[in-house]
Amino acid sequence: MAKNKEAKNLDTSTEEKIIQAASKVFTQKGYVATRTRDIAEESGINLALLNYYFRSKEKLFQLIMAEKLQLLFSVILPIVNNDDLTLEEKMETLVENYINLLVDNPDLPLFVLGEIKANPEGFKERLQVRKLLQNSSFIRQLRERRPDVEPLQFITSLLGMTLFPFIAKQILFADEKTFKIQMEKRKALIGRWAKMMLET
Amino acid sequence: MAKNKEAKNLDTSTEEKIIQAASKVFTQKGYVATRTRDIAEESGINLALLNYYFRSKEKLFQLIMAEKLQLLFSVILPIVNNDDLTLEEKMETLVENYINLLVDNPDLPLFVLGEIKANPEGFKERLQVRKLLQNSSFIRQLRERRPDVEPLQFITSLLGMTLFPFIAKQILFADEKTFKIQMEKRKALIGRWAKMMLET
DNA sequence: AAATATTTTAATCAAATGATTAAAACACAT
DNA sequence: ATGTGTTTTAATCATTTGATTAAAATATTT
Repeated sequence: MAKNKEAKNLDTSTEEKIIQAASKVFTQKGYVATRTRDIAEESGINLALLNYYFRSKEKLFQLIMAEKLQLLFSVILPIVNNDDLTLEEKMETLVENYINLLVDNPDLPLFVLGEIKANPEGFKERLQVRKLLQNSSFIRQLRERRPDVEPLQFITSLLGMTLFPFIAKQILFADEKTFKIQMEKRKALIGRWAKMMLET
Repeated sequence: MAKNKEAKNLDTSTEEKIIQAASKVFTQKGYVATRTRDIAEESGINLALLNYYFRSKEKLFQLIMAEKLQLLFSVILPIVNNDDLTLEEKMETLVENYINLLVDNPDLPLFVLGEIKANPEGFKERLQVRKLLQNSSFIRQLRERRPDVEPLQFITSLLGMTLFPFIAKQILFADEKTFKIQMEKRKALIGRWAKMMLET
């Protein structure tokens, strides 16, 4: 058996190459628009290998999607319940981490939101962002600071300001380079704006 | 010829039924995920009629997309260059009109943005939102008020706060009813927040 | 009512696409 | 080197899907 020898070239193993290609093509084009042949070509391997390794397009997609959801959650989770951070620090860290993530993965928001809309049932279980936020210290802090403002409304704005430019990039920004520059500046901008929005 | 008699039942004419169905299915599922058979079924007509009336799926799609773009533009255009409106009035009207439009057409943003990303070339010509805003009185007023803030950054935030909830609805809000209630409240909220963001 | 034009349908085609299969190429232990 | 198990490929299948066609049904004109 060559089970243990897989590790030697894990980075360039066929399996890994397919995953990398699938990640790229799926996030760029979405599930339905992606043909298994696209992924095979991008991987530099034959079409049959996809089904040999991952059984089906659907299975491969589930793998990639789980990866991407994990990526998005891993930004929120460590922050919203960290009792060592003030409200301001939470907002700043959240925005900065998200923009850092999205500059490297600009297709992520439209991809994930699009797939959720295309198949809401498939995500009902996995996505309890609402429940997750519900009892967070982030929400508690928001309630204390501004008891008159619905926390979810504020969070929606914070996320909207942060994610929306990556969703509407094609429309709003001229080219990739100026976009990245603006996104760097944007970290501080959103931080300031969010604080202003909380003033009485 | 029966050319002039078409008017008698324009609302329920086959052509109109197909357009209505196409509008619904396309905006819900996007171009690639939509099958011409879906539209035919939704119209209550036979598949062959689609190609008889509209020649191809692509042509029908172009028609619907032009309609939707028009819808989105028609909110912005009359406002951003209206010299009778103050900066605050512009922002308030923009937000209110957009939320009104989106409550009735919640699929619009994700649909349009998704299709633009799927085929950027096809929109390069038609979408000069940037140029359109560039010389608007809206931008001029923003520059006067806050010369230190890039206007596009502010507009991105305004649009993000307004559009994002409709894009992330599935994730952030529990059910359709509470969502609509929150969106009504949101008009005033964004208005207030936008003004706060402009304070020095 | 007959003739003509328009609308609608059932049946079918061709291309695209996800998946399978059987055989070839390769790696590695003995 | 040989044999054994693993990896990779070319060829092929079955289904889906956009589109077409020829004929039937319906409406309109004369």
